[in-house]
Amino acid sequence: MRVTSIDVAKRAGVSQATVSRALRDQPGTSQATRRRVRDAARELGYVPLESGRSLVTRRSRRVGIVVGELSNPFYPALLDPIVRELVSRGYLPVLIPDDGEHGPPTEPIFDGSLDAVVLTTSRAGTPLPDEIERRGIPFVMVNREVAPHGRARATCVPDNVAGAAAVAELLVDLGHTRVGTLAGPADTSTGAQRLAGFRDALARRGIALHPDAIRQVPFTLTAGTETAVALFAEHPVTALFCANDVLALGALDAAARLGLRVPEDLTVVGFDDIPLASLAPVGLTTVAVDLAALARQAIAHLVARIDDPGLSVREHQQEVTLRLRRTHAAPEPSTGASR
Amino acid sequence: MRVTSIDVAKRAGVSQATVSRALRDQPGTSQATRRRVRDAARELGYVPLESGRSLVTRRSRRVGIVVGELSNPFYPALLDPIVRELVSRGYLPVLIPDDGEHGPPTEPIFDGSLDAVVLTTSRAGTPLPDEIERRGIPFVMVNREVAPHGRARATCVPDNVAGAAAVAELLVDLGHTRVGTLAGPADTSTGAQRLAGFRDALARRGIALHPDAIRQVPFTLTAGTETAVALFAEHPVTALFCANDVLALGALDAAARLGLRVPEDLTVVGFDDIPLASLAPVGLTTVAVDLAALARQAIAHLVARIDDPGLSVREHQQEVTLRLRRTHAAPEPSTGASR
DNA sequence: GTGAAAGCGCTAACAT
DNA sequence: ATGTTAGCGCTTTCAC
Repeated sequence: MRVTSIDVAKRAGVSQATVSRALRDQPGTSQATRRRVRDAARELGYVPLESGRSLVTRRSRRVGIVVGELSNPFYPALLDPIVRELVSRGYLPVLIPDDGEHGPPTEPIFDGSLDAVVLTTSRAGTPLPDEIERRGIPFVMVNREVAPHGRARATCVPDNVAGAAAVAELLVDLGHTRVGTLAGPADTSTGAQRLAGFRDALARRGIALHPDAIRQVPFTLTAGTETAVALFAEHPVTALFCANDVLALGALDAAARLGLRVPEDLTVVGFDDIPLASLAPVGLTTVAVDLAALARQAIAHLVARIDDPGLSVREHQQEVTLRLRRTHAAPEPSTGASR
Repeated sequence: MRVTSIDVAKRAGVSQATVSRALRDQPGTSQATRRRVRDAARELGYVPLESGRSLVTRRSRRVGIVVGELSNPFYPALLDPIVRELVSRGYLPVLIPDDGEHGPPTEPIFDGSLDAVVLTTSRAGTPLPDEIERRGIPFVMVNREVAPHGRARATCVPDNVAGAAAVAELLVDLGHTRVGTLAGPADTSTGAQRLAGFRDALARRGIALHPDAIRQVPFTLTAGTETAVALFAEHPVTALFCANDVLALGALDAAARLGLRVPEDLTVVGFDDIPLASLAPVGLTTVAVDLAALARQAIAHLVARIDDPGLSVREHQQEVTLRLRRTHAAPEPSTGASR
């Protein structure tokens, strides 16, 4: 059977309450008792039962992370720094997978087993943040945000508009005029903002983004591949801005299949700079988002709000930088039709 | 304040115990009451407190997964199917990160908050499996095992020896004689078995693996790159067997830096077939391990043992298959020195 | 500085 | 079919 604090109390010759106090180094326990209790606990291999403790303290030192499918390489890239930050602060990460269809299960979020929640998969119109807030559970949205119609929300997101605009500048500077984009879903802030930032910056430089060259698709590898294949067939371009690296990887895959050379025949630019993007055989030109910094900001704020629920929420926007690698070039004279 | 079953009871006009029974569809509750209770619970947004339930049932429907750093692409590849299997069976995955230095924290494993544990980072000599077993917590080792000196252990591992032998056969058949290996750490079953299987199979074909051509290093990208660079400088080979895909990716990176063409100048073969290996620009020849099947076997067995602790443990060995892609070739006459 | 007792919210055993 | 009661293991008053 399980070792309880009563067992430890018997062995140390003290009361059960003293065991509880001594093991938590509460003031009001003598050095001597503390040692006797510690020894007894160690000898018995005592570990306090989490449910017992949590029932009375209303704390679990566990934080839920709502994430998309881990087979999508973006999520491990985002999850890794979040997990590091949580663990370094003494919190245990609980995965709440969101398959993207029905949204995440809500029971584990509301059953009191989590001190806070990190949301990374939010889509416009989701009722989840409101409900989490109503129940008084601290949360933060990382990478994706949902437009707060009214009050502010704790968010940590990259500067999507600036990043996309930088890509537009790059493409125009290189001389591309026939450009397209694999945009993300319209109901994600990353998808919407990166498309808007790209289109607006192009327009400022006098380049129009043809409707046929805009494909709003899920942030998946297969969507990237298939959509790129279709785009090349229906509306050829010399440069393709992909709203994230996963889509860009798919586009690279499509280009390879179709015998298009990158960057000679096609320029591909991504967004995020996940570790995969910098692999030698990939060398993707992309907008680098410091996901570690994003996670640090988010978790620091989240933990602060666990400790002080009255703390005002903060909206952090992370600077991004264009990372030039090997998938961009000027259009070839024969291919790049200009005016 | 939090909504409790007492609040629901008041609203439904029944006792608190009836609420508990009705919401769990226990036999011995009338249809009518069940509906009234459900309605009241829904109206109040009632979700049972996990710690209260867990304290009495001794079940949490949470399973811990001890994993290595998520920045190492092998772990997301393994974690993804494990998480899928757990979630589809109604369990929530709790991440217990093992940085590889001090081993994972043990308190969250022993504090009664997990119904079972999945171990993926085990090293020879670790006391963890013994201690988990002593405490009566169901567990299974996936991918890595530790030699059970005595009783059997629940394990799900690939056939490392057969896989490594298949690579040896391939290299010999291609005509390679100067071969090397980036082996994994000696205290991991994957590292030790893949090296042994490779060396023995080579020996059977009359090829000796030179001690200088064996490098036992951590399963990381940087170790792969750096060790490959060193190996090429000190003891050039025409074919390199890497004990996993991550090391192989590192080797590919090193080859690219040194201007070695793959596969013309160098054959590189990996192990695992993580998703990255099949990316178009990578095309790694490797030993495919069906990690989804591995996870399915492991979690099915684990869940069966949660439900029936008396169940005898099973040791599953997963068949592997050689996946030929584009990083292997016969040695070039000039380079491949034979007899 | 320490013990006794209450109580967190739930399930389960026992009545009826 | 439902109410009453006990109790899971812990933290936290409240005495002393």
